[in-house]
Amino acid sequence: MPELPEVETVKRGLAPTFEGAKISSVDQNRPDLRFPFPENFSKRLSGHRVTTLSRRSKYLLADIDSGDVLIMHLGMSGSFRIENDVLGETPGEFSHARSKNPKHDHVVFHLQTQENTPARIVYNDPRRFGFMDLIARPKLSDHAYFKDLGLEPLGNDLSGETLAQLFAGRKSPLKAALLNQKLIAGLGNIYVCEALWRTGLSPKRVAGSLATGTGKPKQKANELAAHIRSTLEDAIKAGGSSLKDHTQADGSLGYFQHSFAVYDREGEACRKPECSGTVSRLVQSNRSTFYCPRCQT
DNA sequence: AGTGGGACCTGTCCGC
DNA sequence: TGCGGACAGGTCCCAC
Repeated sequence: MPELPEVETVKRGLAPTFEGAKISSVDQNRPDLRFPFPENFSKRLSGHRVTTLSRRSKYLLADIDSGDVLIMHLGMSGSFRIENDVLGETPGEFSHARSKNPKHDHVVFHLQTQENTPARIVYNDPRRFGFMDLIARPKLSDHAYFKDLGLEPLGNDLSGETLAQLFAGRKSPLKAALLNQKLIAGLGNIYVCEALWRTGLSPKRVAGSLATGTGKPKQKANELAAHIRSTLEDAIKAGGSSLKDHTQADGSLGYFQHSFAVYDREGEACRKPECSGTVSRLVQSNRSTFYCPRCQT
């Protein structure tokens, strides 16, 4: 599920329950996900309060009043769901948004919310490419997860100018450059395809070609920056994309996948009104790229 | 240094 | 219906 818009959607979904809540206990149902859990994971969280929930790139961060930051990454298949006392149900019975696959419920945070009601936040991840970690707040930006991360595509740093600088001299295909988290942090396979289509740029084009001169390439860099932003913002507005059975924290579905112009549309008509092309699939860096060879050049 | 490819896992879908 | 292979939203690691 999770590229930047999905992680942002998850953050917004969890915040009302998680922020200000006291963690009464944590069930850690296995020793590792992608990486081992940190030492005393449950112990370092239990009895403490979550102050703020935030996002950096595709990482979800929960500041804990102990001074630790709980790092959560969803990998390819991670999702959270909230379980509440549901009105009209047996008191104490948590029945909201039941897991379809309880054997992949790896972590359960038992909470006492700000409103002093019990709730649980459950992390489910069939492929276990996600992970959690605890890092002291002052050490966060120097930590290996974050120190090499590129700019936030929704922040003020993203512009045609900065894109041109980042891509200058790069011989890799534009697709690979945009997926490189050291340059721009948060884009993934879907939204790179979509942003390139919106801009009319071929994923195969050499990244450095956007950096030269002051005329057309520079203008393309400006357009690309704007389209990256609008693609992500549109997806967040739509509640992210729900592929497979992925849902938002409250169990509802995002619907941006209905707005995909190219992703997973191989063989279908290009959606640009004036274009008669057909969406193609190719493999770059071992990942599928979807694009219209006719209008993306 | 920068790049491409494989590896990590499980689930699902498609063709035989 | 069953089975094998391809493929899936991410990122780390290791050869070139």
